[in-house]
Amino acid sequence: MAKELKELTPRGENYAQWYNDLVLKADLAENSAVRGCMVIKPYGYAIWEKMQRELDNLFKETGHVNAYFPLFIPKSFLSKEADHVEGFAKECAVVTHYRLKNDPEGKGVVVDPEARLEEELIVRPTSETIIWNTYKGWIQSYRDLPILCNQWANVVRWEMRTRLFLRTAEFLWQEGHTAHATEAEAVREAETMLNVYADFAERFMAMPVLKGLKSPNERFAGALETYCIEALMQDGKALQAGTSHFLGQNFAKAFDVTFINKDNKQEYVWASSWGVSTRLIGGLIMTHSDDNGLVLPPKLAPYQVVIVPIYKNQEQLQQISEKVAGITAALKARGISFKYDDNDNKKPGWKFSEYELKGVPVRLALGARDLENGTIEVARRDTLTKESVPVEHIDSYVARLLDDIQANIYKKAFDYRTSVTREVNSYEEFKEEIEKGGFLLCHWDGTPETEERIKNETKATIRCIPLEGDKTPGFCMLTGKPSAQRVVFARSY
RNA sequence: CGGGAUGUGGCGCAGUUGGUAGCGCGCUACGUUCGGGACGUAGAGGCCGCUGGUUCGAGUCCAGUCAUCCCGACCA
Repeated sequence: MAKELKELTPRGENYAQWYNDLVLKADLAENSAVRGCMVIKPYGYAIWEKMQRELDNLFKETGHVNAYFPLFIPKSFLSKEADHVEGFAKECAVVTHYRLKNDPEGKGVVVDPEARLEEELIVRPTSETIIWNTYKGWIQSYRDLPILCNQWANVVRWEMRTRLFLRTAEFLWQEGHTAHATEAEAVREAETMLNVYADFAERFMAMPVLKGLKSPNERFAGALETYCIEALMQDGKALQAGTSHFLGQNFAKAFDVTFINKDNKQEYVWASSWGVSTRLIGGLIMTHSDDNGLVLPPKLAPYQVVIVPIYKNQEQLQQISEKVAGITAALKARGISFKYDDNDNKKPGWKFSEYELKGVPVRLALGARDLENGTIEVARRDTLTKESVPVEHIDSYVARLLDDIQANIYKKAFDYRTSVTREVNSYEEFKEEIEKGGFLLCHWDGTPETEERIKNETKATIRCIPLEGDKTPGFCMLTGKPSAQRVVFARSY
């Protein structure tokens, strides 16, 4: 049998290998000829498009508009905000020339040394600087505020080690950049977007997340406060799934962006920024998928239903296709996306395995036997169960089933997270428990030094200071100093 | 940038003490199949990463070089 071919490394054997196998074999993405950069294949990109559509709706509903800013940023811009440049300088791609010429020595082309740029350009690792340089021209008065822009773009961060979707040198994301008249409004914006991200993660990705604040060590370069959503992967490691930042007046000051307030006084503008990236696809994979392949939430699956005809000859296929036409019309009327795979080159068994690997939530199989009995076989990906049901009203049956799958995989992920989230009170215990993975709720004295020491000794970091839940004060598990509340420790991606 | 490994048909690999390259999958054609990755028959496809050396002869030995992957330090 050819079965071994697309077999995945089991999760229990090697989680990282399983993940890699899955991305490749489910046809989501592959490594490209460019080191650290991936090719997102059509099936993977379809998931991204679904994410984009839903997120974009949520952004629009909260009053944002889309715009586009340049890929290139003058090098001098980056250095205007001290923390920002320090955070990003080490991983910037730099454009130094604008022309090639034929190699005078013979083969190929070489950079034309005559064509050196007067000011070098960096490829954006994020766009705060170019955007605040631009906003300067847009803002004079409080009447010009707020500005609530988002852009869908690619960015480049020259990473040493990359992993498909989770960390690549170039990645796709959205970055919102807002400008406000007051501090409170900018903070509120950062919080609003955090809630949008959490809502998206839970409702669409079926991925439970913790909402929290980053510790100073983990804060975005240039931010006064970074909010985040943290998810927990099946191997017990945390994944930062989205961040929003309260930037204070740092960028306004760096780019001299001021406005006249209602009292006719000159004031610096308050800012926020927020983003999620194609990394979410990595999170999606590692939250739900199993040893048989991808498990996709119905709300983000490129197609929610696949229909496989089972036939012995063309007449049978003809009959089945006619029946399927009725089914697909009904599905379409309900807004359910589907694929009817009547490809004659592959056998049903092959298709079953293939769509399982690709995580299609619901599979319908229809054969001659079903035509006789008025039935259809329904298989659900999340539980790997199948049953034969009456073919009439299959559309409403499927609609319910999709909701059920969406809820079920969320619950499964939520229960898993609950089962590996626990309170730890001593550092001794912590060092033991961290090896098992999961979220550890611990008291911390609030100092970067303590966090740093824990990180060096255990590789665990503070994933977030939760906004919700238990706020009881206590004493730091390491130093015994007072702690305002428990924070979340984990090893992370 | 340190530590480890690997480069051989599209993919995954084998290749003995050096003797002129093989297997599985995939691909093409035809036939039989078709309710969980079908089978048969016949085909196509390879400067063995690159450069130099040793040798009558190198996928194999030596040197260099390039690339990729894994493990660490940095990060969404």
